[in-house]
Amino acid sequence: MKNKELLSKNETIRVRMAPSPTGSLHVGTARAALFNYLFAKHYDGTFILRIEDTDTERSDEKWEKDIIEGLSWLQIEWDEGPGKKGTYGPYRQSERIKEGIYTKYIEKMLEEGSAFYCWHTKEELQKERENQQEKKEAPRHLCGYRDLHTTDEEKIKQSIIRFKNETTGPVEFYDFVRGEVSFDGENLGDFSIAKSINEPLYNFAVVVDDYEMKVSHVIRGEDHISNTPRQIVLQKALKFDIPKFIHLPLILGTDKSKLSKRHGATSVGEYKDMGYLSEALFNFLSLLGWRPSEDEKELMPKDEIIKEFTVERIQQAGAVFDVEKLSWMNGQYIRNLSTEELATKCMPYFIDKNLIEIKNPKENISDAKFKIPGLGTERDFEWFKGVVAMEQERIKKLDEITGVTEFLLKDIDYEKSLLVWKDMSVEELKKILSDLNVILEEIPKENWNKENLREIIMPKAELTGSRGKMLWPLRVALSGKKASPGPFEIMEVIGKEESLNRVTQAHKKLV
RNA sequence: GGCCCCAUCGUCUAGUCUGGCCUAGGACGCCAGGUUUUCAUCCUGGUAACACGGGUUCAAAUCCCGUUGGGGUCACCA
Repeated sequence: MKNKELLSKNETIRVRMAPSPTGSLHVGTARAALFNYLFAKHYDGTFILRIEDTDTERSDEKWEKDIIEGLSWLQIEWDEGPGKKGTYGPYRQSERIKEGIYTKYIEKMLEEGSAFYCWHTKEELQKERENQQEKKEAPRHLCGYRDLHTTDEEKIKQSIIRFKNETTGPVEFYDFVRGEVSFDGENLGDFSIAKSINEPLYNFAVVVDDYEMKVSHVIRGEDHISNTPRQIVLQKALKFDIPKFIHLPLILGTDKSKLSKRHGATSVGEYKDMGYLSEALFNFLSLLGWRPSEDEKELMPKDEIIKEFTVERIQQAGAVFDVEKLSWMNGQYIRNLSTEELATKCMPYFIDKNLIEIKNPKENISDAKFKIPGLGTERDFEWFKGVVAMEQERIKKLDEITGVTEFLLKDIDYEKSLLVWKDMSVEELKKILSDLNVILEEIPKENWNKENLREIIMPKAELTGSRGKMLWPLRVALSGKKASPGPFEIMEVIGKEESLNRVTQAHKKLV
């Protein structure tokens, strides 16, 4: 009897994410991990991370490392798994193989006759499938060796182990986002479960591990839905409890197909490098295929998402990964950061671009001194905070910070026509710039901050009749750009000497 | 092709289970206006959707059937 209760009485909630380390952490994988995590945290359950590296050819430790780092960065924390104490043996399938966990069950099935050796060649299998395609039948292997149970060592060596599928009629299960799902059991064929007695394959390893680890709910991407009947049939053969299933809608690219490389960045690491904040990605991913009860609420911290999370509000249709919206959300998170945090997070981008050099790297970041290669000056972290604060409202990704502040740290160049505000004459412009030179010169260094500068310059600007007449050329002289932060902020950051220098340069351009 | 899943603005979605409050709401994007020396932020307004066809009903985005469309999956990968 299928159980339609999401939570049975006294049930211990145990969920798991089981990535295979064959590539960097995909956002789809991260989203599945996230939903498992949210489910576990919401119901006070246990979230397990299990590494499915049975495919030794394709698995690599570096990918496992990438996956673990990515999940940690996103603050999706597991309770059991790599780096944590486990109560049910190791959490890496390669290690579980060594412990003979799967072998035990494979032998049992072989003995009972629910599994058998099949030595059909790949060519033979291929041919069988082609024939079935032609006859418009379900492609599957119906093995003629299923009752032979050979003991011939030579044959066994060339064989794989298959499940002897004797299911007739439908295999049904209740999916908590899709409802009743039914597959024709006969169409499953005699599917493979292990390459040899010590080499389990995916569907079999999953079933054994989920059982041994007492997994209560299987939450995974919809692309696994067709594996579900195979796993159920195995669970029945092994007399295991059948977990509850929750299949998540897929994350799609802009063309509505499963998100993949050709759509652009797909790995968590790439988004991290581009300067997306983990909190923003976490928030964004949670909203891909899920919604809180108050639809209006989109910007939500982790705790609130956990509190709000319920599986009945998971979508059924796939969700397009909209980078535009992620960027907007990231901008919101950037604006909520303290300048100190933002500056710290931005630092690596400046160093990568050689815009700053830390002179005393061993010191705490807030005590650090920087050298600015472009200007040859030395500054400290307080000053760096000023640089970053200036652009905090303007950037959506951390990596934009370097491009947008480069003019502060390097010599600038621009067309002199840019200095002209509306239809003012060159003579007027020259006058204003030399006036500015005098005004700035008179401001003592110790009073050189944006508040004071504003207080002194604004009244003078008003006197020109239209303050843009003074403020625009000043700003262009300082930034060399038609769009930039305001002149007072810029002057504070680059200092009196450089400010005067830039105003003088502007004046020279006009002669 | 077999099997399975899905279907509200360009995108994420609310509303669907428990038909009427929906002349379909919000957010991103886009457009316009305001604020500002510029850009950004911010504020205001606008743009835009129930795939189609049949039923059922006094009443359907909501229930039923069909069609179309999209997607996933069919390994000695996971």
